[in-house]
Amino acid sequence: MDMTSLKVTVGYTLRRAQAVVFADFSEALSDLKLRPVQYSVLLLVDQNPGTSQSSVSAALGIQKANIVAIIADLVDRRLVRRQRSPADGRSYSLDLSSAGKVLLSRASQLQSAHEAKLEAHIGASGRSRLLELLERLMHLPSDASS
Amino acid sequence: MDMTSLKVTVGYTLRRAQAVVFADFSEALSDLKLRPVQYSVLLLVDQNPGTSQSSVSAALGIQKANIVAIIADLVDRRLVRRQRSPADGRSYSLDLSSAGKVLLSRASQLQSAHEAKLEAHIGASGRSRLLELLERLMHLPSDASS
DNA sequence: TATTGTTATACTCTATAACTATA
DNA sequence: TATAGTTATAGAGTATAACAATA
Repeated sequence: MDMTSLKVTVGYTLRRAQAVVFADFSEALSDLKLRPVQYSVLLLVDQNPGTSQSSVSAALGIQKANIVAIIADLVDRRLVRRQRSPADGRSYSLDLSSAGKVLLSRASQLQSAHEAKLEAHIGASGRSRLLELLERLMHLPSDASS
Repeated sequence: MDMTSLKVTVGYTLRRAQAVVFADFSEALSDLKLRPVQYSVLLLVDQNPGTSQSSVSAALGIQKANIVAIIADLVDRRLVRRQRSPADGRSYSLDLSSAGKVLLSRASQLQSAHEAKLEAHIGASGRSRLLELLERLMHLPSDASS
């Protein structure tokens, strides 16, 4: 099967590579019963204690309606604590529980190992350049402004 | 919101960049009522006339069960022709119709413009290096073999 | 026995609209 | 009026199991 014309497109190659890396990271986290998105929520809450669900969803580019079940699950598992904000009665204040911090610590070790595996595969300079190029693509001008 | 630790990970940055590029390409194709996966099927069938659904699904990394509706829709729209293979009564032989070739031609122009936009944003050498790095990531050793 | 195409099914991810309570 | 969180819902994308027809 001739795939030459697809393989020279950034969009297609990006999609396939993302799927491989995502699957590899998902597998790495599977023992902790954590999906990548749950890991990213724990990380954000840990580094931004007292943040709100809206802030987390905006930062991750997830609709606020879709973050509800994700955070509710983490709260059910006693990894995230959710308290009504004293300053603003509409929003919650999010923090990690002790168990949440322990689990995040273990997940972060797995993430580091995953990252090291990627770096071993494409080289330190390759990884560095890749991050730079992907970061630029993230800020691609939208169709309206181009 | 502090995002520094997420932004230095290949997995997260790859995921966000892929979403941006995918949305941009989807938007570019929207006038033709084509999704990216439909474009890739048309392209593969055009460059591999007489190929089968199984070959297309394997090449694109899509389960054979999930390619059925995709191809059925393209056949319904008279873009793809599907005939029983004389050599193997189990499989179909796929080809583009004249309308399919015309639509693919228009889609390819949009794809080229999309690709040019990406290249303008990250540079020709950046695009070239990006493709090389993503291609390597696609062949990341699986967990079992590493 | 194995493969092609198919149906059924389920789970995840994503997007929108509408609601409540608070501001 | 606007925002935070919620519910309901629908559309994609993806995965597995099981089947008929054919090899």
